[in-house]
Amino acid sequence: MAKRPAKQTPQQPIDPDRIPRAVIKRLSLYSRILQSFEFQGIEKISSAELARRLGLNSAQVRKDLACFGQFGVPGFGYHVNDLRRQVRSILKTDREMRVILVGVGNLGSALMSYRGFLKQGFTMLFGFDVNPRAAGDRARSKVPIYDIRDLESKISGQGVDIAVLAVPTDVVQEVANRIVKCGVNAILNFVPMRIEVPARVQVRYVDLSLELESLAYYVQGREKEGEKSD
Amino acid sequence: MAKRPAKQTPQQPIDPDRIPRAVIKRLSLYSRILQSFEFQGIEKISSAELARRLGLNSAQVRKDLACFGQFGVPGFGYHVNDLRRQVRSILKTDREMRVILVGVGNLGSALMSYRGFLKQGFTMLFGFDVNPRAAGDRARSKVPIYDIRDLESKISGQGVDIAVLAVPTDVVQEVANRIVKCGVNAILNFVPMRIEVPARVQVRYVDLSLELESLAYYVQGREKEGEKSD
DNA sequence: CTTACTTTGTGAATGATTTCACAAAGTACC
DNA sequence: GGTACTTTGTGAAATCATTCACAAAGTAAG
Repeated sequence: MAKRPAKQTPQQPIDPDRIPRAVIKRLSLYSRILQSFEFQGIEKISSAELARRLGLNSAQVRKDLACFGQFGVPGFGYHVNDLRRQVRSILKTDREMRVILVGVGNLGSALMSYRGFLKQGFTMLFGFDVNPRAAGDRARSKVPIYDIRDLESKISGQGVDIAVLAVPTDVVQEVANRIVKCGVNAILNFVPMRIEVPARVQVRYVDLSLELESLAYYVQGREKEGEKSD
Repeated sequence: MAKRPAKQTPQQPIDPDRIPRAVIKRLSLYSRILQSFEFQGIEKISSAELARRLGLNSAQVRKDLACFGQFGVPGFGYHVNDLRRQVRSILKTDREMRVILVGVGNLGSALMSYRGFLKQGFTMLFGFDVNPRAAGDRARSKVPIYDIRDLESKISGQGVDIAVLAVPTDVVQEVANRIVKCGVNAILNFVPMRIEVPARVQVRYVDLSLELESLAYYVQGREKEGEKSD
């Protein structure tokens, strides 16, 4: 049973810039769930089940996938292996993504050693720090850590796809400038400060304390039922 | 100069559940910028400038703030000190938020020692780990780390507002269950897995690798202008 | 005190995203 | 092979968020 679906419009010629940012994020989520399903030996999955697991609407799941082609089989659902392969191909995590980390302090070293940050398909080439020796001690990792002064020389010709920034706030713009000058066109910024870059460079932010602070707002609302007007 | 603004409808009676999630997140951003302005001794700020610094639209800034009252002065802008105080009061970061951390592995210990995670107004009471001794070595921190078996007894009566989860994926639901049972109504989950909790409990997710994976999608689009159709 | 200027606060317009709902397509079983 | 059932893919509708644009309100300076 479970014949491979005959019909699959692979890689429809859709402008990548037309796809909403949010769709791409959810694709990463799908990829993750599919991986765990594959690991568990589950072979088929419906949009409804996928949606349930992620707290989404099933139509949304179908629409997201429909942006890139027809991967499903009506009356059946999606073949887990197949869909996963497709999603990884879309996200380009089926080829090697070459990553560097700048700033190997508390946060940076955690990112380096935390399995779960670098997924399959991503390779950390090396780290940079103003104090590579101390940084090397922190990061329990085989990834070499160089002096940040050698940034340009070390990464030239290495085909770096993405730079992860975890440096102090006051130097993040300067570090970003240097990285951009080296031809890196994607930056993942863990530093809670907006950086200015040329339009061709993609920047994403991860703000560790933002959600915490937001949560505080909702906490107070709950902690007492009746609000008294001061 | 710079008289304190006479008019300020403080804490308009707006249902906290009516405020969009995104507004609250931006409020945290405003709070952060305002803090740095205050530090620099800057006393006035316009919605336009605030927007520029955060890559937003000035009308959006004004609308966000307008959800909670009238804090601005037409023809002048906002008083930095004043606005900051207001925003912190809205977010309730002007009082102590009591936080615990469950899971003091690579990520958890980084969160503990990373200045920049716990902002002003948040206090880390203690951490929990299956191996508190090893965890204590990792976390260079004065925060006590207890055995996770003692979770219930240690946090009872401590008035814990928020629990931060950084445990392995396969135990996160169980840990969440225990935490909820202890009466904690807000969870910040760093574990990339959706947890089921009662409706009264607020859960927020921080996914460290999601943005990285999304970035990959955009990287490939840039790296070669002409796409060849296989 | 009056005038010219700036910037807020906000209804209306636009744009984006999510959900609904259903025809079309494929499955599964007899 | 045929029939009943399931689930996809997708326009249309609904919801949510952002931006525009301007009257109202306050500042600043003579």
